[in-house]
Amino acid sequence: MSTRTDAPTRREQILREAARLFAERGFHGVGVDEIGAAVGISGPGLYRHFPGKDAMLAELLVGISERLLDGGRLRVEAAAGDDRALLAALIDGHIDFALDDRSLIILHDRELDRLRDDDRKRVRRLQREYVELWVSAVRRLHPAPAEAEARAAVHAVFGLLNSTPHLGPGLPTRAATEALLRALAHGAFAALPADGAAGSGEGEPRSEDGEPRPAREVAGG
Amino acid sequence: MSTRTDAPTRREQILREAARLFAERGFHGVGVDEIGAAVGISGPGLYRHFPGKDAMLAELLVGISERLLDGGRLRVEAAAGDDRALLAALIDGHIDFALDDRSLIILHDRELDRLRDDDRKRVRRLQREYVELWVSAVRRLHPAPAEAEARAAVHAVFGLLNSTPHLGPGLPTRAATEALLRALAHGAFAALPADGAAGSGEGEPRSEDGEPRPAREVAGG
DNA sequence: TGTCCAGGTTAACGACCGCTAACGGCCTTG
DNA sequence: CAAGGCCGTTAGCGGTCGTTAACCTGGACA
Repeated sequence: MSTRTDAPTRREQILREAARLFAERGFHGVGVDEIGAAVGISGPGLYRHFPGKDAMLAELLVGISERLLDGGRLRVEAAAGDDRALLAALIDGHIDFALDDRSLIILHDRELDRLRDDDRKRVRRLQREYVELWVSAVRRLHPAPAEAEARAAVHAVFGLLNSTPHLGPGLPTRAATEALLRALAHGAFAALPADGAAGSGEGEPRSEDGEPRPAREVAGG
Repeated sequence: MSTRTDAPTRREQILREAARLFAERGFHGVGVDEIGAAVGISGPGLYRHFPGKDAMLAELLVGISERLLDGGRLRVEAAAGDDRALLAALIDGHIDFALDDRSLIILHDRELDRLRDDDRKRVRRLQREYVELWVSAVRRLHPAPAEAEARAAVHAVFGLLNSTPHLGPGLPTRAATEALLRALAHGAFAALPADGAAGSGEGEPRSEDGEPRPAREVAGG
C-alpha cells in the first residue's frame, strides 16, 4: 500500500525539505534552523519529530535504499525469468526514481559516510542487495569474464542514470529525458564483452571474434 | 614549462591531502586541523600557504577544470578533423583523469557550490567549455535531434566515467577498468539516435547486430 | 469545565571551527 | 656574527551549530 491520498504529514514535509537542502548544500552545510524554516517552524521544533539531525539523514537514506530494493525485487518477480525484460524493467524503474527523487539520488551516494555505523552498514547492505539484482541479470545476459566486471558496469550505469542532477532543465520533456537515459543505459550494457575481456576502443560494436585488445594508447600522449 | 621533476612542494602536499579529505568527508566535514595533520603540520600552519580553507578548494576546482579543458583542447587539435578519433581520445583522456585523480573528480561535481561567487563562475565557465568540446564532437558523429539531447548524453557519460569512486577495488587491474569504461562509454554514445537530418555522409550500420533496439519512443512533444 | 498532550516557542549551553595573534627556531645572506 | 624571511608552533577569540531546557497554547475529551 503505497498509495497516499491524504495530505503530507509534518514529518514527511520535514524529510522532503531536509532532503532538498542536504542535496543542495551538503549535510554539514545545512543547519537545523534552515530545515525548520523550510517547513514553517523554527529550529528546535524539529526535535518534536526527530531525535536529531542525523536521524533525518538516516531515515532518508534507509528509506530510499529500501524503496529501490523493494522495487527491484518486484521487477525480478514480474519478469519471471525473462532476463532481457528484467534488465529493461530495472533500468526503467531506476530512471523513474532518479527523475522523481533527484535529491535522494544525490544523497544516496554522497552523504552515506555521515551516518552512524549501524545505519551505514544497513544502508550498505540494502545497496549491495540492489546491485546484486542488477549484476545477476546482467551476467545472465552478458556472460562477462568476471563478476567484478559486471558489477563495475552496473555501478557505471548507475552513475550514468544518476547524472540527472547535472542535466539541469536541458531536455524539453520528462519523456525525452527518460527515453535518452534508457537508450544510453541499454547501449552501455550492450557494449559489454560477450566473451573475453572488455571491448575495444575504436570499433564500437563489440566483436565476438576479436582477441581482447590491451588498452589503447591515448592520442597525443 | 609545466614538466615537474622535483619533489612535491608543501603547497602541493596540502592540496593533495585536502582533496582526499574533502572527497572523503565533504568540505564542511573536514577541519583545518585535520588537513594540517595529514601533512605533518598542525592547524594554523596552513595559513602560511593559503589565505584560507576556501582558497584550497578553489585552487583544486579551478585547477582540475583547467586541466580537463586544456587536455580536451589538445586532443581536438591532435584529432585534426577525425571526429571518431576525437571522441575516442576525449573518452580515453577523461578515463585517465578519473582513474588518476579520483578525489578531484568527486570534488568537481560535489563541492562546486561551496566556492565564492567569482570562483564558481570561473569553474562553471571552464566546465561548460569542456562539455562543449564533447558536445560538438558527439553531434558531428550522431546528429541527434536536438543539441540539448547531445549535451544531456555527454553529461550522462560523464556520470558513467566518473563512477570510478564507487568501483572500489573491484577490477583486478587498472587496464581492465580502463577498457571496461571505454567500452561502456562508446556503447552509450552508439545508442544515440542517429537519424536526425541525415546530414552525415556515412550512415553507420551498427544497429543491425540482432540486439533488440531499446524502446526509443522519442517524445514528439 | 478541567486536564492533558501534541506541537510549537525562545533562551541558552557547550562544543567545535576558522582564523588571528604572538612568538620562535632555522637557514640564507652579507 | 647579525638580520631577516620562511615556516612552523600554541593560545585564544568570535561565531556558528546541534541540542536541551523551560515555557506556552489550542484542541480532544472524560
